[in-house]
Amino acid sequence: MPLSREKIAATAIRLADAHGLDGLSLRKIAKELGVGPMRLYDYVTNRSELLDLMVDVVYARIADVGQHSEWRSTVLTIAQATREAALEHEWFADLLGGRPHLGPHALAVGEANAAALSEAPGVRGIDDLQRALGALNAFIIGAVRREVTERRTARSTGTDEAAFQASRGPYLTRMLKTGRYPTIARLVIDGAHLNAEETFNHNLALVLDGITSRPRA
Amino acid sequence: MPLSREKIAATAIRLADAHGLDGLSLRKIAKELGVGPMRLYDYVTNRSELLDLMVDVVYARIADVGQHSEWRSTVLTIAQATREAALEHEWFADLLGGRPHLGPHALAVGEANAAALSEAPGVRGIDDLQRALGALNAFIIGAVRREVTERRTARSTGTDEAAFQASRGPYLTRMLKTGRYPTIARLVIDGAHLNAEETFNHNLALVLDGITSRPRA
DNA sequence: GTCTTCGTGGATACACCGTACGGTAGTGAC
DNA sequence: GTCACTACCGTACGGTGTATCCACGAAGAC
Repeated sequence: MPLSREKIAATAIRLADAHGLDGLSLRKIAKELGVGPMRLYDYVTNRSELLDLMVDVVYARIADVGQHSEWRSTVLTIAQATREAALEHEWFADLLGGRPHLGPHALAVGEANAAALSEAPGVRGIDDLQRALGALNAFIIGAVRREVTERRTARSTGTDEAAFQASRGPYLTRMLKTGRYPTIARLVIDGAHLNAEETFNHNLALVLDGITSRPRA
Repeated sequence: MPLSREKIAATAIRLADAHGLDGLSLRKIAKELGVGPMRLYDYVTNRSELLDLMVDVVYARIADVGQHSEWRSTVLTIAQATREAALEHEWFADLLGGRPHLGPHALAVGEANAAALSEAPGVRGIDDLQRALGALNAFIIGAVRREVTERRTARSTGTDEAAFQASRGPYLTRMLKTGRYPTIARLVIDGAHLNAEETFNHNLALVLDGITSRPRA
């Protein structure tokens, strides 16, 4: 079976899922495919172009959720699909917002979002649309990024509370004991572990409500 | 003059400002300081610990803006200072949200934000606070990241419109000509170049209004 | 059949990276 | 003087992305 961009992207995604973005190298991909490293350069000019390729494959799955008749449910569905994609492919969160996403499927997602938002009440002109899209994307990027790194540190320290206190604890508890960070201490100690998905949806609704209800600046 | 963590962090920041995070290496820092590469490991255990160090130096400058009597102006000032810091040190945006920021100054900024938000109307319990802080940080991270990568691509293609059309244009205009992305095309072609700072402040206010006005979930 | 051409696949090489390791020189204790 | 110990640093290893060069095999000309 001959090599192809699709096949390269697929195994790159598999490797990145397993070992993270740092553990991904052209040589390992080539070895996995049973070819020499330079063989990949016939299909991809750069490492970063390969990353763009991987990103767009993920966007393809996000775009699959399609658009609904209601603008709000379209936006919600796309945002949730983006979050789920990032949880499935954590390296995607590392790349999110880091370079312009101009692949065809990324553009399709952007188009669906933009078209939906343009029908939202309160979005009157093209300037409103640009701002609203910016707010939405900023929130999605930041929220997904935060959640993924939170999950990573939780996993690396161990899920249970005791292990966390033992690993990151020494430094952090010492810091909190100084009394200089009372509110943070309260959050760390008393804060319940909120459901991440619920929090995401709650704050996403907050942003959407702000977009629709905000008077023109 | 003896070596120190501060001195190492300072030259690392200088180099990162000049050549980006990818252009930053322990060897170059060491060479700049006139020492062997291994010398740095007496002060820093890791490359990533060095990055944490750099990040916290930037947070120190953000924390300097201090807290105001009004919770809202505190949050606004910190957010704007974060944005400005990221525009001055673009690598900071690359690291934002990518790892937990636990340095003393980062904690101070988090504390100031959390304390301010806890006084906001609509933030009733610790759960509300956690969510509100999450929404605020998510927006800041995403917005800053977006703006920095936008600025980077604008700079790499050349500031003026013509150069952009010439470099990224061939692919992008071809894509837009397909008619599959009408809303995006409208944004690219008709969209005015909104003032970035104004947009940031506008959307930040949107998020803060949402935090204060949203009924409990 | 023989020779030439050509394009594709792969090996090798280079510059650079983070970091482990081993030695060495200098200082203080007895 | 001798020894122990510490602070420092040069060298080396395994890895990375990528440029260059080469070998080989298939296709066509005569």
